[in-house]
Amino acid sequence: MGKKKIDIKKINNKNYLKATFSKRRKGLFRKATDLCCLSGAQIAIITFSPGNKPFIFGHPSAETVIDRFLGEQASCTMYDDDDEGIGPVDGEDGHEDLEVSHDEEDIRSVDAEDSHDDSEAHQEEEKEDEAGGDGEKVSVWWDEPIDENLGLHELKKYKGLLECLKENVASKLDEMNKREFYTKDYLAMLNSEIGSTSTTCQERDLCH
Amino acid sequence: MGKKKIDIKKINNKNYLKATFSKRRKGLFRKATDLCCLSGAQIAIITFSPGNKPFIFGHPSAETVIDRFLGEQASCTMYDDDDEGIGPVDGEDGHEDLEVSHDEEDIRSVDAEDSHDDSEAHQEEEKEDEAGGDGEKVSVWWDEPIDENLGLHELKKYKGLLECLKENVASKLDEMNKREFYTKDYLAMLNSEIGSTSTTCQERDLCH
DNA sequence: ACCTATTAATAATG
DNA sequence: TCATTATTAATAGGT
Repeated sequence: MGKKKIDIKKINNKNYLKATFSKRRKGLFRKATDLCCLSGAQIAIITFSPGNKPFIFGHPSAETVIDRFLGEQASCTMYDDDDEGIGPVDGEDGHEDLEVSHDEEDIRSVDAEDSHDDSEAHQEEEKEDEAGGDGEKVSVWWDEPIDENLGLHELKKYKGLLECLKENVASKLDEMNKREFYTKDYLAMLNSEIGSTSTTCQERDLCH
Repeated sequence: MGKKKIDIKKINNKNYLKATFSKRRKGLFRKATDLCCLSGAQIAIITFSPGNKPFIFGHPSAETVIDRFLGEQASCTMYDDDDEGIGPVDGEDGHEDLEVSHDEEDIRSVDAEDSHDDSEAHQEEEKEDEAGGDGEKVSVWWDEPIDENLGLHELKKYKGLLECLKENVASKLDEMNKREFYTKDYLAMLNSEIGSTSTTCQERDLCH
């Protein structure tokens, strides 16, 4: 979007990194704001900058959303809904619905800073790579909300899906040379999780 | 950005609302992914759609970032300096500051993201930066047997990983959807930056 | 979902 | 950091 196209990979130049983070963080928050305003959705964004400073966005408040998220995870209620959006816009299922209320009072964002000395200088980076998009649209589960409340049953379903995915992803990545990050995270995830067995609802993590 | 400019106000038409939420949620996640990749920042986004469905985005994982945030809040040490990060640029309405623990060890893996047309499959290969070593070992998990045996701990990661996967895969294959819930607050920031006025979501229009 | 006409975000620069 | 401008990216409408 700029004068020149850049690849999405770790920026090493400190100054550039900082400037870019700053601009894009604002852009991210702006997008979140627009989304909240347009849809009435509740959103919380927690960001730790490269310098480890926290920047928070929240509507109605970050805490509210986080608590709701954690609460739902804890309760682990499962339900499946269809997809996104919608629904209860007016009605609500038990949660609050936000859409209607335009609470205006609370939209606040927080920017904090922190840092100790932090030498930020190092951080690990990553590698990058870009991938190509391929276009397929496999519309599917990965587009669905993660529902925190899913139970064992759902979890198992995911396991199966992941297994299938491995193949797909493998080929995709292979051909596109995906960036590592991604790869890494997946790895852990796939490796660990796929075989997993136990699943307690209490584990929030599992609940989704 | 579309054929016609729209105002940022609550959409009442359900279908349009749904479509818009879906498109913009994806866009938000994409932006978050880009930001993570470019800066190595840790970001978590929690979104509750108008239909109250949760969509979460997280790098390294939503839980990781949330826990860090909550932990810092608790300790609540404030100090400011700036390091690299960012500056809270504009927003200022001072709100709280949070401290930061620098524990980070990892900012290295991110989720990946998009790419557009692709056709360019070029990969840069390591770009590593200073920092050192993150070893990437991208050996191929997808080639490994799915074996399980992971403990609860691993299982926990499952959720985060799944989320990451969803994103990655989505990006790759589809586009990427992360999940986010939403919160509130950014408006205040914008308003302040902009000239602050009130901050109703509906009023965001003014903000532009 | 998929296409475009447009607008919005932002990489470079100053 | 803030502003300006050239480009690319995100999307509102419409199919």
